[in-house]
Amino acid sequence: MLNFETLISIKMPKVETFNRNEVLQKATEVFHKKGYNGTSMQDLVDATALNRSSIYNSFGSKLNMFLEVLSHYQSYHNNNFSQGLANSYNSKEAIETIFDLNLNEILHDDDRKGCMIVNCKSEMVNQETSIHYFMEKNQDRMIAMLEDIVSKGQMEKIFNQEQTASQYALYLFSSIQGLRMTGILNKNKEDLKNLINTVLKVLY
Amino acid sequence: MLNFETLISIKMPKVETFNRNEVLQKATEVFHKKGYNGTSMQDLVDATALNRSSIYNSFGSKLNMFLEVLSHYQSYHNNNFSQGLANSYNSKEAIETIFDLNLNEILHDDDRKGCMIVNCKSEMVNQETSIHYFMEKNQDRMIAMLEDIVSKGQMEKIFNQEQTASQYALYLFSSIQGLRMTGILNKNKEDLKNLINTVLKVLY
DNA sequence: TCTTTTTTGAAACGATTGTTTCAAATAAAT
DNA sequence: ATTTATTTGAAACAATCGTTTCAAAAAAGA
Repeated sequence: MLNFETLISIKMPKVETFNRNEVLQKATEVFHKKGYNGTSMQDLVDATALNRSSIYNSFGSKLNMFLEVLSHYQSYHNNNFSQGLANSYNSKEAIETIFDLNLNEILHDDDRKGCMIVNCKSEMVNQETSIHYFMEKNQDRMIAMLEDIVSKGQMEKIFNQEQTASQYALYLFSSIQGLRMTGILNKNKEDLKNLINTVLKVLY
Repeated sequence: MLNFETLISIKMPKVETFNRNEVLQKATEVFHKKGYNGTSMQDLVDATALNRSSIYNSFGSKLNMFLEVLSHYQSYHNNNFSQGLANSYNSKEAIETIFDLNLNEILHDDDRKGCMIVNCKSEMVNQETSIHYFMEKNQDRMIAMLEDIVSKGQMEKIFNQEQTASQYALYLFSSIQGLRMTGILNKNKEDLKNLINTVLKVLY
């Protein structure tokens, strides 16, 4: 069988010995805890148990590694959302699931790190165009997802039509960010559940 | 006339030659733009035109200067709020004024720095106990102010009583933080005005 | 086994980090 | 004018920053 390697006869090299996902997970924990500017290369070397040269060889730079970490973190949350949404019977449950997942993260965030994406947005959007771009995509994707759910709920007459689905989506997106910021200091479950109920009341 | 100096005969020293408020203002701009960890002592020397030794002599440390900057920024906003609230006829207008002031800041925040207090909360609450303490005080004060307004509005029958004033206060506090986070990337005035209207609708 | 290509380890890079030092300059009271 | 307490300027501090270098180790095809 003909392939690229037999054609030009390339010898295959040594391959990465570490598990890339495990390394990304360790790096995520550090960046999440300390933020981008608060994290040093030494922190990453210590956390991943990788040599500096291996990190640079495999990730290019601190910023590049951070961008991969962001995507890693984001896709982890997307999977959580997708799984939660798949188990929802209707649009109302879908929205409530999204807020409940965020509430759950807040209640388990013992060291008050907050949401890494929210943190990064506030730290870096005005400093790194690559982060600016990432956050705009993130916002668009989140709002599109929310708009989709609201739209279905409005067709099912579960949600009212006093505002467009697009307007409600921005409102929900904003409310989630507010919830995450509030949840950094306030971990009272009853308070937060009530806050979520108040947020969602306008939809019904 | 007897005073402390004539009693023990102390010679008065050279006094600070710079205007402390002006220096704090310059430092605030840097910290706001770059965040705490993103700001270096050299940045502060450049921005304030003060010598390093003068900064350390007058502010003690980078963290100490930042804490003063935070208070400076906070009191500036409090004055804005107080002025806005003083011009409000009733509780409904008072709440709307608070959101309008935030909207205005967002629309004038051309370089997407966001709110410095929100930024600092997400960057440092889990790293510096002094910041943690500051933010808890800030939250308590904000929520107390909001609760006060809501409470009055409920007595005047302008706001409903489906939730307690305390619960609505937390909801409004959370919504403001969400608005500030959303406003980093979304500067569309109509979108944000509509978002605010949706937030406030639940009160009426 | 030999060759080739890449990863890895260890050391070092210049630049910058927050902070300190100390003599010189300075302002107010004597 | 002298004394005294403090600020200021310039230089330097050790430590750490993100990144680079390069020889040695290693993996896979020939």
